[in-house]
Amino acid sequence: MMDVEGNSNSNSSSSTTQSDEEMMVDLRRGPWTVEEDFKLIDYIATHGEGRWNSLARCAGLKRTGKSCRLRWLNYLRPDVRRGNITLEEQLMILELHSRWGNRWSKIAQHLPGRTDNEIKNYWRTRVQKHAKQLKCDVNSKQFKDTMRYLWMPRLIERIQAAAAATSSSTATSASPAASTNHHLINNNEVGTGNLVMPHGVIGNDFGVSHVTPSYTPENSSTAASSDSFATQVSPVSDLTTDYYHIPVNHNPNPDYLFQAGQGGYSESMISPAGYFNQGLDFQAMEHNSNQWLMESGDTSDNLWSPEDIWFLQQQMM
DNA sequence: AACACTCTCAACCGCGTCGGT
DNA sequence: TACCGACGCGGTTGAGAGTGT
Repeated sequence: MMDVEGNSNSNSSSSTTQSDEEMMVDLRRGPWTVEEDFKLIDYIATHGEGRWNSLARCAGLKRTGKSCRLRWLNYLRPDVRRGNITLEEQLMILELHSRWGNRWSKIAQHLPGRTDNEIKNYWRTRVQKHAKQLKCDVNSKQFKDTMRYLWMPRLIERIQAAAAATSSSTATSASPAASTNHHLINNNEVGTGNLVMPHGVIGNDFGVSHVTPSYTPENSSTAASSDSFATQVSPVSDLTTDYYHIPVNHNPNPDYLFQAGQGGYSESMISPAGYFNQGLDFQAMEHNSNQWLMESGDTSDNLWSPEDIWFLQQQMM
């Protein structure tokens, strides 16, 4: 078939080959103009979403229904969140991806305002890049365990550190932000594996809290107080001490191991120390993962934006 | 300043699935 | 039951921005 720009397209076996949208002539492609955006917004405001092909026609847009749908869902929808992926969202993405793989739309359902496209892009540009740096496949057990044992615990540390810093700096103001953050901290049932995740997801449904034994009272040499994560936030170099002594198989928590078919990760629950026997440079991984966390764009300065506060408040309801 | 290279992300593509006829 | 159009998903692309030399 010929595409709208008159270029030959040899792949014509798509199920949409004969659809109206592709029979139309003079269709536009490429970046949307402001006028097109307004047309689409206006039409949806009046008539609602759905029936994208007829919507495109009726709205006077020389676009395919697919294109209109994509533009609306990924960009124009009023509840689309824009801006950097927060630390909490990063943590969610890593964890949910470990469960579901490339089920981007499913993952996006747990990140309000984020689109599957955005999450997919994040994964490809950030996570896969670092898998490449580590010279391992993004789907390999080594990489997944690196995420689980190093990056995700580090993300949690940074989240807690940022929360603690914010709450301590605003302790006297009793602002909503401060109370929200404190609530988050106190709801992290340290040692029980119950981490309060964004969007109301409880940590023991995930693996992340199960592989951070440095947070468990019985394992942590620094966890003097379960409600004071500020005292537990270790400097980067602490990673070496902490993660090389993960007593993976000795966690008393019965939920410690993932159940097959749920997390699907029980087969990967080996100690990082085991990697030394496999010739994996775990210190290099640690270095790279720390670098990644430093590069990831989110600092404690912008961690609790009004958006995030609202977001977290929703989780507490 | 100019060029090369890398990164980001909006948009497109092909395919599978679903629902209506 | 088969067919067809619409929809949604995951993979991929490419333009523009950003950064390094």
